Amino acid sequence: MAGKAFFPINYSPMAFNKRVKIKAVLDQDLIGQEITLMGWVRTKRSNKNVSFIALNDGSIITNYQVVADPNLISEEVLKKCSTGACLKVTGTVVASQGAGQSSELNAKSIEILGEADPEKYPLQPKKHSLEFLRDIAHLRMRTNTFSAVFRVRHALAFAVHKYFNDKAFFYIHTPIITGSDAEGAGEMFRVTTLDLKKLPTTSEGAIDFKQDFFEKETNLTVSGQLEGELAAMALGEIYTFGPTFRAENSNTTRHLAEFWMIEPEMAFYDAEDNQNLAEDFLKYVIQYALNNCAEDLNFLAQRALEEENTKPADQRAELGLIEKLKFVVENDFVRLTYTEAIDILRNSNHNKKKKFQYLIEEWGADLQSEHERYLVEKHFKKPVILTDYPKQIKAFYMRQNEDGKTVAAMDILFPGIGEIVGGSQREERMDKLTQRMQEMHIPEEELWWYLDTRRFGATPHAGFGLGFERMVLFVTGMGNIRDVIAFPRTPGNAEF
RNA sequence: UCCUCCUUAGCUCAGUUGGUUAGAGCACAUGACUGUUAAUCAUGGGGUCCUAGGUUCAAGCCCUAGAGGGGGAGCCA
Repeated sequence: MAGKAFFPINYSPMAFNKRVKIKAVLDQDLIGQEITLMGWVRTKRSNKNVSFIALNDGSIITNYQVVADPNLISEEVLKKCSTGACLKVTGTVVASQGAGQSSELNAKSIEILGEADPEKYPLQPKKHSLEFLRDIAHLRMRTNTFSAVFRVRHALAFAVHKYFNDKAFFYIHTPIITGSDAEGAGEMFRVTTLDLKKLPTTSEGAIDFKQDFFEKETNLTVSGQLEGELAAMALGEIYTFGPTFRAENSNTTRHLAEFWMIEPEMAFYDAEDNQNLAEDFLKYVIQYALNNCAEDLNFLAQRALEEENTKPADQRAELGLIEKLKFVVENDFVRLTYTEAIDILRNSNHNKKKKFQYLIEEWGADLQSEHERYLVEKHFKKPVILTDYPKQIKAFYMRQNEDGKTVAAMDILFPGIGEIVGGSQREERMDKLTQRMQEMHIPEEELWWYLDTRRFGATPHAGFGLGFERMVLFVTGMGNIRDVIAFPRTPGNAEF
């Protein structure tokens, strides 16, 4: 996993065009060679004799300095090399006379591919607030921060596939449009081609979905898990990685209405196997980013540090971004049961001094995020795998433990993020499963196909769901999930 | 959905006890400068003070309603 191998710019003996990526220029010694760069102007500094253009093409966070001599490049062209303009520059790579870079491009010719009127172009060579950039999400990837975030996001997505492929898991595409509304993971977005102004009705006055496209009610998926289990019952170890939709009215820094979720599902795994996989997987993906995104992570670490410094001293994080990522990779996650967690919380000084908004009194209550944060950020100061929750507060498909009170659930809690993984060993015993479905009013006839896996060749199995954007949030050190997905969908916002 | 804070130039913000012509930095334009690093220096243009209504001799500032945004909570990944 060497750093240089990850972005093999002009990797192929046959590049598809003549330009060289800036990443490739910086990775090689090209002094004396004539090359063509294409990219966008970040800043231009001029005097009577020379202009310096900082060019960025997105291949790497670093800008490359183009030196333009007004005797060679016309005043008209130089004037159009304003912030945001797109240029094709041909010239010779030379050792730089300036201090900020080892080489630079002496421009022989500059072609303006696309102008950017400096009076109207919203991005300026200065700091912008993340909130302002969110309003111009179509342009924000041209900034250092967002280009770094999206390069890291790519690396993490690639690492997910690499991890599972190397472990011989199969990538399954579960449906985006689902005909079952019994998955119970949240409010759903309806999919229909019916005319909303003239809804057909049945003789009883209900909407007649027989006339809809699929001849039944359909929604966007809230989870691929149930279908994933079907695949695991044939292929053994599988994973999904796809878009997921929740129509919850959630307005937080860690919820999206459209997000990407990774859901491995493994036949023959028990709860502990599941935990071992999840921990190893998280560490691998983070290590992959550390190995392959050093420049971007260093930039993001600096950005995060500056943001930390605006906070009061007692609220600042102890570790910088890189240190935090290394810490997670190098240390075992803490594993404890819900019951043990309740004991720790109940006996904590924090609880005794009534500093929790919701005081811990008895076994069975769901943990509030203040409790999860206390365990992860104050008590253990490392990622925590919480297991064996009361069955009342967990989903119907989780395997019932022998105590009759708990299920083989696991949540992985990360500092600053909260729940990043939710999973469980699944209930493979038909009688136990249908009993829970009845208790929780899940209609068995809707899930006949799911129950068939328990009728035919059932086996212990387990899996989990990982919110991809929460992972990106953690690795990039960004504070708001809307800033780690290109075009966030949240209540009241589906622009772009 | 609830709690809370915010909305003044392109951006980030200041604006005193309600008082005359609303300010700064950056950005932008023009000029200066023999190699700059978010260059520097000088000059200049730029305002629906979120919207609607109200109180007042007088509202950026006070009151009511609404819109948009931030943070926290719930739901969860």
